[in-house]
Amino acid sequence: MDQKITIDDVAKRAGVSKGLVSLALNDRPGVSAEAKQRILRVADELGWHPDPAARGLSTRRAYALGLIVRRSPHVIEVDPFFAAFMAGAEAVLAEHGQVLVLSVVADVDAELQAYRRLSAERRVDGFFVTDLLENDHRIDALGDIGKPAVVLGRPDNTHGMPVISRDYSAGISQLVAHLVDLGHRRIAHVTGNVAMQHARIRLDRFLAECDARGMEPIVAEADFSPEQGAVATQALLDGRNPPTAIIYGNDPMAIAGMAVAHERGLSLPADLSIAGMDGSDIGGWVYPTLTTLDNDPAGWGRAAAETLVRLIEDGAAPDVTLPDAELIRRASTAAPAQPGERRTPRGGGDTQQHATTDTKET
Amino acid sequence: MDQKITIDDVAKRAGVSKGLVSLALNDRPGVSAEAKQRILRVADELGWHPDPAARGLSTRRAYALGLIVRRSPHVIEVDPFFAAFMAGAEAVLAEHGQVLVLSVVADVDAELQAYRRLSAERRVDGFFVTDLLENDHRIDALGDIGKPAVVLGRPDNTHGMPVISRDYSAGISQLVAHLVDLGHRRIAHVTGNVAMQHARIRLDRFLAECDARGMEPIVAEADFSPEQGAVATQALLDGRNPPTAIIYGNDPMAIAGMAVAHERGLSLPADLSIAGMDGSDIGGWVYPTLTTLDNDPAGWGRAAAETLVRLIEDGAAPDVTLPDAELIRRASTAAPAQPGERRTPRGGGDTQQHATTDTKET
DNA sequence: CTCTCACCCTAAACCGGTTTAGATGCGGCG
DNA sequence: CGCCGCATCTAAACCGGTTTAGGGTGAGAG
Repeated sequence: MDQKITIDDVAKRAGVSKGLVSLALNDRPGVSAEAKQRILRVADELGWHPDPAARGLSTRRAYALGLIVRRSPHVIEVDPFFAAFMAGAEAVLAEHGQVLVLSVVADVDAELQAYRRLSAERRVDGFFVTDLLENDHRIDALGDIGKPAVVLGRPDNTHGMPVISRDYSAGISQLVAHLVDLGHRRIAHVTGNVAMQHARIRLDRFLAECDARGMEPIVAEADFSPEQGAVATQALLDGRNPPTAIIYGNDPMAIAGMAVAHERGLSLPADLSIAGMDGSDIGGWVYPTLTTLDNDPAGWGRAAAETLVRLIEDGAAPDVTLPDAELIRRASTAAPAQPGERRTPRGGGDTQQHATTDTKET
Repeated sequence: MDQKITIDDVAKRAGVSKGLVSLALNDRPGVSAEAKQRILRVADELGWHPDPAARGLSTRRAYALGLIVRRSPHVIEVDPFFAAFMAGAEAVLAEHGQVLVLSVVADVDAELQAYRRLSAERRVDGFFVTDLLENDHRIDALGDIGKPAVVLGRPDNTHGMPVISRDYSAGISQLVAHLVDLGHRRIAHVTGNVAMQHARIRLDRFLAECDARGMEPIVAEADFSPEQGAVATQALLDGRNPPTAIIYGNDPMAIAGMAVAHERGLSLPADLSIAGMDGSDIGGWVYPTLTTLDNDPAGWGRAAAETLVRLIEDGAAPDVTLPDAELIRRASTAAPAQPGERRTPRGGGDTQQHATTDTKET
């Protein structure tokens, strides 16, 4: 019941000093093979795990890593990224005897405060930095704080922090090409919060793709929330000469956009093609199933955790580039209806078109 | 940069012994008002926070609380509960100088292992126990482990643990009544994973409501994932004499169910009424907007955290009952089409029907 | 004028590990 | 045979707090 075995118990039982137990446990030199084996066996028999707090007192480590999630209450419920990211990261940390400390805050000020608190109290040995902003001063602040950190995104200024990144350009390029191939010329983009770097990068890439094809880009600014996605969609469809296809900065906005279109009596995808990004599972289970760019939040988590652990243990770790984003073609994109032509609604009980049979561009 | 102020620095600067600083900080008796004030002022000037690891070594506390989330990779991305729950809990913990340690596991065995690890390593002072199962042996295991814990749900066997619960009966009753008032007599329920207690409770209540009205209940078993929600919907609609309304155990399944119905060319809600549960934000932004039962994951988090903190500090804490679940009427439920009558699809660009104007039953 | 007692404070032990200085034993070399 | 060096191990200091035994001091009681 009460966990009271300490290093002294192990030392006594193995007939050695506690110092030697410590050396054996951390396989340091100066321990005979025989003694080491005996010590480890006894430790195992007693089910002894060193207390990280006591350990940390000497080593000045917390054996914990911090993730601070900054989300407004409105967006967090709907965000498909974090739960899976944490699952991926935590699995790696557990292998290394580390633990994940989580904080959820509403804005950047609270976030910086949380970094400082966790750091000043020596609660964590390092941080995951997510949701990179344009000119993100969190990076500098973390540089001052002096804790190891890995950054998700492509910061301008890394203070030597390892960077985990993923190229969305190819995916966006594929997506625009896909729509153009279908015959679309008036393609709109509903952005995420453009203060956030990945929203900005996606927008820039969209503009470049349009430019390369001589198309006039149509842009509506939103913030990744379904609500703003719906508002932006209304605005686009109310404009004179509305787009025939809309690309959204994430899937929840795209789903909200589809609802707006449906509500206006539009038939999807005949009257309007819709695509998302950061493909979440749910996109495969809406009607019509959502064309999107894939994402692998658990993969981000694993890569980030492995990098951070290595950074802390070895003092350095290389950057990681995740596999490029890829287009997932589903049913929400199709050739635009020609004036006068009226597509019939899709029917039939065929689940084959669902997520199980997504087609990825290769 | 390097955080090196310790209790000794404070003691020296305040001209007292470090023992006295400790007493002052934890307002224990035996410190003169004058000394106490001086010590606290100096501590503040120096920006000193006691190191929780050093503290915990004496007090045998971790100043951290554990949340272990058990979700299959398929469900986790889509789960609207946890992110908001954690946000609510963590906000409370921060006020109390505690921290949230998170673990994500795939099954019950891994979950028990995680409890044991976090407990044996003295990483946390207590646990949040969520996703209660029928005859949940985690409760007994936690009783053996002997750490404080709060339970979300209504366990049979609490080992004296405080319980946070919420009554869904009233909400389900309202929901069934709502559908019956609209004229439905063939109402189906797509369950969540019935090994989980809340799925079972909802099912039981649904059956009771049908029974009370002399209606033959229709039930399809699923597991809270959109995929299973879609499969169950197919099965129901393929049955002879299909239901005119379907109530799903959560919103993601309901959304998947709507997609299946749309794909079959049904017009919603005229040809089929659909309702969810555990209302998430996204339900207000699909087409048609989803009638559901409300939920307040952040409220669960706050209540659970306050209770757990109190349990640890005072040795006991009362159970908490959250406000009853309430029906959120939106556009996905309506009177069933009479044979021969054909509803026209809804049209027009009226966003007024969106989440901003949900009507709650009072 | 002592004795007692409350009050305020200090010194030191303690929590459970890590780390280092130094003790011990042993074989090899001069 | 004496000395050295290496491998192995022990003892003790240390990390940064908490807790407790006990030392001074001043006021009130006898």
